[in-house]
Amino acid sequence: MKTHTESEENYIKALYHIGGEQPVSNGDLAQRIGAKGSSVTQAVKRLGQKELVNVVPYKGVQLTPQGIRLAKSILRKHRLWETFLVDKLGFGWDEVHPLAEQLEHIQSEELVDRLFQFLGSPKHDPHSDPIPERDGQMPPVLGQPIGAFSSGAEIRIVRVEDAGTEFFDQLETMNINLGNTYEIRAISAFDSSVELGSSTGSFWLSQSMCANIYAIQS
Amino acid sequence: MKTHTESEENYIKALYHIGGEQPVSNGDLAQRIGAKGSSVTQAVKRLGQKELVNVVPYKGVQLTPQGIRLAKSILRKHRLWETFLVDKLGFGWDEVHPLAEQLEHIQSEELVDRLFQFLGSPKHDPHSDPIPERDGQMPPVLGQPIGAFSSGAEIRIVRVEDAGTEFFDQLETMNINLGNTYEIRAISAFDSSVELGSSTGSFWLSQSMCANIYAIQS
DNA sequence: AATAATTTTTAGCTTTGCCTAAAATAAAAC
DNA sequence: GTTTTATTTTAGGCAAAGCTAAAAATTATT
Repeated sequence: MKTHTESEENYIKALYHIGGEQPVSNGDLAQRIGAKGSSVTQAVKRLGQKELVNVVPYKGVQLTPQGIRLAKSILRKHRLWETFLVDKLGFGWDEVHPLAEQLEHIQSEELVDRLFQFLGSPKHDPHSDPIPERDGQMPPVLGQPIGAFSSGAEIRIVRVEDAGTEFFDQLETMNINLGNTYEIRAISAFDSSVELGSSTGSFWLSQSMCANIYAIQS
Repeated sequence: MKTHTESEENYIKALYHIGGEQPVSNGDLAQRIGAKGSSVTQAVKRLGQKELVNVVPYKGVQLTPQGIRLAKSILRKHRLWETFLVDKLGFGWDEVHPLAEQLEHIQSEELVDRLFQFLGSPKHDPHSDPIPERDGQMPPVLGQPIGAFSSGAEIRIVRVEDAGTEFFDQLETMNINLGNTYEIRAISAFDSSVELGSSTGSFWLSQSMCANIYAIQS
């Protein structure tokens, strides 16, 4: 596997995050990356020349198999480093994302392998998100997005997406943690937000928050 | 402390390595960085604008107090990561340099502090080189360069400079390790190379090898 | 189907950081 | 104290990545 710039890796990561193996629009990608559309057009052209994506002008960009492999290897590194930061260095699981975004670009297969071993061959990171295996296989994912349950269900939070600093800040302000249990009190027909209840009261969660929080029936 | 590019940090590091707090010539810096003189001229001009160095055209470049502080903080990170790689991940002390060169650019005071604690507040890295402290103080350095001993002395290798991959490769081929003991058999009046002897035979070490290998009388 | 609105692309500019070749300066040699 | 040699700087180019503004293509609206 050749070596790539950080910018390239960030595009690949964003592409995988938004669309997985499906095509993604220029606009969506631009928003995710935090750059202007024109910059994205250029960037994906470069990625296209490296065979990491297929570009259909005015239509969208899609990861090639190579691109998918790269995306998973970056994700693997990201989640292993998060595991290291939380398990070994004692960071909180809600503050490691920006650090992992730096560490995920370190190039060394051997480092990743040794880190993996050192951490006890973990299958899930501190948010319970699955850590891709060496060969690209994905361990089973836990839970379903909160929006998928029906009113009245008793649920326990088992996983959160690694959806960036702002998301984690929001979780913290709302005091939502892995392991917490709630009752689904109501689901808005208007905007799909959800009312969660516990012994200490109840509150509403927006649809986009719900989409990143996973739970199981308890 | 503001944030700097990797290239900038590499220049600062090189400057500190070659000249310490003393001025350094364009040519020496170019050689160390592995770039052409013209590129170096530009680069140091940029560093000058950031007050990290003082530049006197045609004369030389010198780190400012700020530059020295930055250099030490990079060195601290480099040596802490090396310690991590060897002590925790089981890498050999002669193979961690290139990895540490990547890791030393990760930006986070807190990460460094936690890593330092996690490693047991080490004062020396796996080569026994001193790890600068948070405030820039340097722990005592062990030993003297091999060239400083006189013929007949019995010495033990206690430290090697982190002088790059090629240097470590050479150490490995020559089978020189921390803890090894030798007798100084001869010192060349011609090129200052040194003949070391042990139970298994004897061999000559070039002046530049000697300058990076430190020993104590034993 | 024609026009309006949105999205994407092209064109041209900026900065970082490297390059080569030519000009300027400093150091060494005669 | 010139002249030659070596070093350093300037000048002009190139690639990666970003930007703005204008043009082109697509999608939506009447």
